[in-house]
Amino acid sequence: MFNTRNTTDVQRRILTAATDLFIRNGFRATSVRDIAAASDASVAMVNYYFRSKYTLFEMIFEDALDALFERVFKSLHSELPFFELLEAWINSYYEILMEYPQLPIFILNEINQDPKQLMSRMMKREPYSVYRLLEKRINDEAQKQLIRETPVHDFILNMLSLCVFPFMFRNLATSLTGASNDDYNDMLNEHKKYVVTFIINALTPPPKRGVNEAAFSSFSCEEVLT
Amino acid sequence: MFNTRNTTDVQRRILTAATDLFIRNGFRATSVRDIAAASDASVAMVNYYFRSKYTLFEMIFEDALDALFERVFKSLHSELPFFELLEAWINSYYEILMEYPQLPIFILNEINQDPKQLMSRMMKREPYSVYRLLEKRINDEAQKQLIRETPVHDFILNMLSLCVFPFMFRNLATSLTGASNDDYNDMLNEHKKYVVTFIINALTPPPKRGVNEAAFSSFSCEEVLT
DNA sequence: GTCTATAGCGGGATAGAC
DNA sequence: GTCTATCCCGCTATAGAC
Repeated sequence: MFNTRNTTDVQRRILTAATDLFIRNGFRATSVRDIAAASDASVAMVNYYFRSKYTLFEMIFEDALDALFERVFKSLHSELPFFELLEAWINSYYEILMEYPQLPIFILNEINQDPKQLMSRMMKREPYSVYRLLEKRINDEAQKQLIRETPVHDFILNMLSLCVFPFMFRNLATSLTGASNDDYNDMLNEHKKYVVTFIINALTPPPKRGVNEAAFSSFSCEEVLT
Repeated sequence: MFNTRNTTDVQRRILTAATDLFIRNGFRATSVRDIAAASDASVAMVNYYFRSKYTLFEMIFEDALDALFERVFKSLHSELPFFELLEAWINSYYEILMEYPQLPIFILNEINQDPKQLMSRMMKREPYSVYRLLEKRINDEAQKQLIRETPVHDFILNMLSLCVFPFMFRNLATSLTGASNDDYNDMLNEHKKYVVTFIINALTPPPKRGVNEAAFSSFSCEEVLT
């Protein structure tokens, strides 16, 4: 996650400890004293290497956004068939969020508390370019009647909801059911499969007379029109 | 939201100001000084009427949970046909969350920071009774082949995701697009309709030879089998 | 009831010795 | 580079005057 050349051991320890604490507990709930204790350094050392608590936070937030955007964008730029693209997209969310489970709630929180400061960091990643890419794919598929007519931003919001929310829900669910984190991970891996079929079922158009059978071949309606 | 008999005017002002601040900014990010300033009272007054910051918070958190659970549970106990029940369920989320948009992120945050303390407050509402109710409805519908085979808790998690996440996403979306809160509310009201059809499309089974046509009458596949 | 004043703590940051 | 000591601030809570 970080460039580790030319950094002392202490600096690296502070960075990894701070990453863990900031992402788990957020900016306000993490103290420099916590970071110092967790990295086996002193408060003075944290400020020596990273001018202030906030500049340290900025580096970490930036890298967290990088990790998230890079992986998701890569999956969206593939040339796969549409339903496989969707599956790759979902997989990329699940992969990155399995690695940093607190990332969504962390990002939403920090944006709630400091919208202007952090928004420019989002925009640098040019989210609109990937939006237009998706828009084109979706409209093409709909025009070929391979999927239903689909409002693009509503659909994207649904994808985000279905992929991201289960990770935000983790602490509530494990507390309610008494499940362990590993239990919840197992559950999530099963849930992912249902999310994929759920989305494909929602998009797949109802079969009509005279339409090309191939459009409905793999996911539903196999016995219709035969 | 609150019982206002036998409370002085100051007490009421403190309570409403604190509700607003706690739900918008969370427990830690809200200071007693903020509450005093916003309610035109003094710090000492806040502690005079509500023994401590935390007991004040507890009252407010409790009432927020009440507002959320009561309305959602009521919609789930209706005898409506299944797809209409789903729509009523979705509507109840949107109604309560239009009223308290920050509630989800507030609840998830506080549970992240103090799981044990606050979990008993969730359990008092007996979420399992409503889970079993839904389980029965879903399995009945599936057995009558009115919907696909549906894993209950995966489906409930999808419902939660699709209803709750858009509200958590508000600040990020409005900051990114420059939209106002009213714009976003308009968008949400449109989005709600798509969520309803999305879910119904995902559940509706593919038509099969020899099956009762009525099952597929209203939402898709109208021209099939005719 | 309501206020002012303050106790007491934990936070971020830094000075200065080594 | 690293540490200890300390400054100064904002916080919660309460004491005590009115």
